[in-house]
Amino acid sequence: MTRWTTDARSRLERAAVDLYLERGYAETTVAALAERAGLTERTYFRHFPDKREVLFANEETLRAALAAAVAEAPDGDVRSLVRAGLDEVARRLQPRHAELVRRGPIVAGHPDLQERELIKLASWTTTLRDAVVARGVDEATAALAAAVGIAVLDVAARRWLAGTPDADLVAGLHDALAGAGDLLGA
Amino acid sequence: MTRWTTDARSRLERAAVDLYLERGYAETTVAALAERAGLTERTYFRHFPDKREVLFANEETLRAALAAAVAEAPDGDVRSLVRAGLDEVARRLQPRHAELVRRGPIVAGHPDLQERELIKLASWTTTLRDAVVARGVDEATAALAAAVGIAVLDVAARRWLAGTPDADLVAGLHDALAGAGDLLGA
DNA sequence: CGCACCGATGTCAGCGACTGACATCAGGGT
DNA sequence: ACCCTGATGTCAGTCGCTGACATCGGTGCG
Repeated sequence: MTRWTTDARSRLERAAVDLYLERGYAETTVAALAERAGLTERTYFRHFPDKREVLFANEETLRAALAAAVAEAPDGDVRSLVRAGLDEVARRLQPRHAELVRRGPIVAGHPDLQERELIKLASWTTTLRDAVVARGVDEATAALAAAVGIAVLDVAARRWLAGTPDADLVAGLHDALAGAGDLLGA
Repeated sequence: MTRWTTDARSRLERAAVDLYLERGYAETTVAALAERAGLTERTYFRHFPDKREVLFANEETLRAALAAAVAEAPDGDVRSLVRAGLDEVARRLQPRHAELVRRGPIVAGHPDLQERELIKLASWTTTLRDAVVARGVDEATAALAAAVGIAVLDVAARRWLAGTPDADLVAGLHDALAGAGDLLGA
C-alpha cells in the first residue's frame, strides 16, 4: 500500500509501445508518453535514461542469463560453452515471440532504435566472451567464438521472428550454427 | 574560385576529431566545433545529419567498395564471394591504421558513438548479404555468411588496431576466418 | 501517539541537439 | 547588365535531457 502505484515502470513500457505504434516513435513526445502513463516527463527520465531505453528494459535480464548459463555449463569445451549460452538465450526468447513481433516494426522503422538494439547485441557479445574467458578459454579464441556465436544467434532470431509463433528458435539456432559451420569449414 | 572555401566538410571533420580529443565528445558543442572550422552550427548540420556522423563520414565509401568487390569477384562460390568483399575492406583499412587508432578512444569512450559504429557495421552486413544474393546465392545462406563474415572482420580489425601499425590486417582476417572455421566445424 | 525521516514524484529553469523559414551574396550563364 | 543558383548566415522554436528544490504519504522509532 504505497502512495504511488508501484507499476510506474511497466505502465511506462506499455504506454511507450502503444504510442510508438499509434503515432510513431519520432512523433511521440516523452512528455506525451509519460502523461499516458499518468506521470511526468521528469519521472520518465528517473526510470529510463533516454527515450529509447524503455523499449529495451528487459534485455539486461537476458544478458545476465547468458552469463549464468555459460558459468554453469557442464563441459569446458569452447563450442559447448558458447552453445550453452546461446541456447539459454534462445529458450528465454521463445515465449516472447508475440511481444517481439509487435515491437519489431517500431525498431525497424527508426535508426535510433536499431542502434540501441545493436549495442545490446554487442553487450551480449562481450558478456559471452568474458563468461567464456572465465571458464578458462584464452581471450582471442573467446572473442572470436562470442562474436560469431552472437552473429549466428541474431540471424536465427530474425528468421524465427519472420516465421510462425510456434517455430522453434532453439532448433533454428542449431540449424544456423550448422550452416555457418558448413560455410566456414568446407 | 568560389566564394567559400570548398573544404568546409573536411575542415569540420578535422575540427571534430581535434575538439573531441581535446575537450571530450560530450563537452564539445556543435556550435564550438563549427566555430573552430570557421562556420556556423547551422552549416554543420547541412553537412552532417547529427553530431556523431562527422566521425563516420568515409564509411560510405567502404560500403560501396565492399559491394563492388563482391559484384566483380571472379568465382561464384559463397565463401569466395564473401572473402573477396572482406579482403577488399581489409585492404582499404590497412593504410588508415593511424587515423583509426586516433579515432578509437573517442568512439570507445561514448556509447552514442559506439552505437553509430555498430549500425555502420550492420549496414555492411546487409550490403554484403545483398551483394552475395545478387551473385545468385539464396537469401538465407547469404544472410548467414554475411553476418558471420562481418563479425569475423570486426574481431580481426579490433585485434589489428590493438597491434602495431604495420601488422597485416588481411592476414589477420584470414587467420580469424580459419579460427572461426575450426571453432564451428570441429 | 507524534514526529522525524525516506523515497517516489512534481515543478521549474536551463542547456544543447536539431529543424524550418527566410535573408544574403558571390559567381556563372544568358 | 541581370537573374539565378548554391553555400552560408540568422533567427526562432521544439524537444531530449538534467540539476536543484519542493511535496507528501508511509515507515519506523521514541
